[in-house]
Amino acid sequence: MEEQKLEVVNKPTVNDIARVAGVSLATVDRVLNRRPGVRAVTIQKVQKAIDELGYIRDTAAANLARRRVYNFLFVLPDTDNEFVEALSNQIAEQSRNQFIERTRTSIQKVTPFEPQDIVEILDAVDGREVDGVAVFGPETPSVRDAVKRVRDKGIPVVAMVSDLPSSDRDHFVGIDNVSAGRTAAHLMGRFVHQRGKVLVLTGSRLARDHLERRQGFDLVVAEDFPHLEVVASVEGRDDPELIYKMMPEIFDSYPDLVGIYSSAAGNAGLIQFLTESKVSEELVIIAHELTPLSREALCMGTFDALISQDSGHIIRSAVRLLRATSDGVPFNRAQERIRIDIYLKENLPP
Amino acid sequence: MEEQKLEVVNKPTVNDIARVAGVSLATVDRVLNRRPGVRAVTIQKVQKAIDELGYIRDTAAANLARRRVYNFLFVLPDTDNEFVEALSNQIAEQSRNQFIERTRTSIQKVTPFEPQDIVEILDAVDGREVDGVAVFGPETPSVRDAVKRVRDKGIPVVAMVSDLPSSDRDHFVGIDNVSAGRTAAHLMGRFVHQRGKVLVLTGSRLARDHLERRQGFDLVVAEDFPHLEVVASVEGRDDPELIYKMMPEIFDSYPDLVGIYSSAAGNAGLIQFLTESKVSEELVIIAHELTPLSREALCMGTFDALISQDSGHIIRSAVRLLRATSDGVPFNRAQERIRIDIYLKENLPP
DNA sequence: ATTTTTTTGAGGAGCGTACCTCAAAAACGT
DNA sequence: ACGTTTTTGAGGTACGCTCCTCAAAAAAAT
Repeated sequence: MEEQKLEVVNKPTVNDIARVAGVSLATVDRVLNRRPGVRAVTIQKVQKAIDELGYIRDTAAANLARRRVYNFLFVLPDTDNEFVEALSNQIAEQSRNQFIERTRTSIQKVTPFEPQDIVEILDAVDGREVDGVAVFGPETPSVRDAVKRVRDKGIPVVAMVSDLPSSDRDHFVGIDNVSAGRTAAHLMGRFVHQRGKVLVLTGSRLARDHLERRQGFDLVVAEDFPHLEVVASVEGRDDPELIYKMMPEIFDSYPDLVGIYSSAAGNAGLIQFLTESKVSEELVIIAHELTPLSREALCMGTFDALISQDSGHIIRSAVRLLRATSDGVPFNRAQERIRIDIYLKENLPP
Repeated sequence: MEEQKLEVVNKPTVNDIARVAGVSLATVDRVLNRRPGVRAVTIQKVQKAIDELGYIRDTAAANLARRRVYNFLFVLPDTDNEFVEALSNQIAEQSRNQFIERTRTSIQKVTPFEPQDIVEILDAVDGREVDGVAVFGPETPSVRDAVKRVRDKGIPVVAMVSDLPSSDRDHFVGIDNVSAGRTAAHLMGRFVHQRGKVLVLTGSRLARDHLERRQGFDLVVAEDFPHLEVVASVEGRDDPELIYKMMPEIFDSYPDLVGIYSSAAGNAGLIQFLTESKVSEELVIIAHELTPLSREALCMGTFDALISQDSGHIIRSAVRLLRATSDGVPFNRAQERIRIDIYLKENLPP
């Protein structure tokens, strides 16, 4: 038995800073809140005291005094896609805790794959009403510039699910999609025993996340699994009906199809086709996102594995990052890292 | 584009309760903090007002006024096991944020598989100094009773990693280990192509988590993978050296070994043996917990998959649950669910 | 050296809650 | 109806911080 105790140090307060810096509380306050009318030398004195004491502002007390409420805007594609629905629900869930978290969220839904909509909404964002924006959208030049304009107004922006690296969004909340594609490929390669062709069902060429998944998938199949051949990918536009209609032709073209990687949304169409047409049980299907539908397909054995990202985690993380950015305080990188979840029928959450 | 805005409602405060209930602030305070000297009828009046208003106590303000600091005690086995080390580091990390989170943590390390040590420590817990206890230990009758005694003192207890369901611990923070074993079996069954024997390397018969994993593993192999046969499991006592010494004999006994499920700790010994002895590349190895060592083994191809649980998530969750229990406030079940993480070399975190 | 401008200090009110004291009111026992 | 006990109310102080005002001091400009 070995004990490890912490020495109890009193938390330094604004009054301590004032005392140590030899200035008044008012001056400390001016410095802390970047109010004007303080000489550079004085600012330095205060800063020195802050550093010496290791002062950390009590955000809870500050927010109480300020009666601060964070208003965050979420921009999501307006589809009946289960994953987007899950995100919406999680955002609503956040709002339910608005009193506890001092955070109010609102959602703006935009026509999918329609950058102009996003641009309009971003340009309409008012810094007096909105303290942060989270965007799930395609990485186009116009979106990129609109994000820049929002940030120029001093409003933090995070990209969700699909990154916007060329804009200078403050953070990206989501998985590494190249890695997700690689993971899918690895599972595919190890689940499929015989040689044959593999199809990648993608969503849109505009969606960065879809492109990245495809890219990762191809790389790993090429590197590690010579028994597989990835055929030209098919764009399903996240549309179940379209996907359903396309499937027969695909199976006709590739009689030696051994696997499908459904890297985007619209799983309903795929599932419908698979259950109706009684394809080989050997066919390995790997899809994305754990939703009621994909979960059932996994349980029934229609799907073999799911690559997923936790919608609750994504939304909570987006909120925490927007709050931290808005307050200019650090955050825990590890906590905000969204994991690439792999679901088999054996490790489904209850 | 479709907008969804929230009506802005003012957060009800204690003063609102007093007004609505037609009593004084002092009385509301007495009721809220369960202070004596209030008639049952008055308590009901206040409670009614609370319900009507949907009042939620502002914990931040309350903790400020109380100058509350949460003191949590973590009881961990004293091993040089990487996973336990990761937990310790995460606990220390929590303490680093003690000013922000108003949470102070301390760690007590106990001799592994030695219930008496845990009992002593639990019995020494003082309610004036400790606001909650998190225990990672074996489920023995004496531990169970000691946990009960701690709870009888009004101190919340959570079990970490390995559950103590027979004690009435407030919560369990960790994965479903039966499910983890099932997951390992599923991967094993699908990764191994030819028929052969599979070995389960376990830790201790006392550890509930190890037992559960074994159980889940056996079930799924029996159900779904007739080409595999699970042989009698070997107890490694989480000891790398012991495991290293045992391996040659095992390989001699089972020339047709196709897979190893290392369900406990002590991976270092296994890795050392595998790299030295150049066993077949076909041999599938699935181990537990992502650590520097197991990570490297996965990258090198020595391990084929890892079943893991996020140590950061576990500690943060334990702290949040202890805090919530101690305050008597609800918590977000989904957020506190620890996932069974599957790592392949393609989805390792950066 | 005087005026003007800038910088600083002192102090107070308030955020939502806790906790304390003292007196007044209500309920109770006889 | 009396005293006694219990219950309630009024008010204050505090937590750590924000934000405001007004006056005093210091620095800069003339």
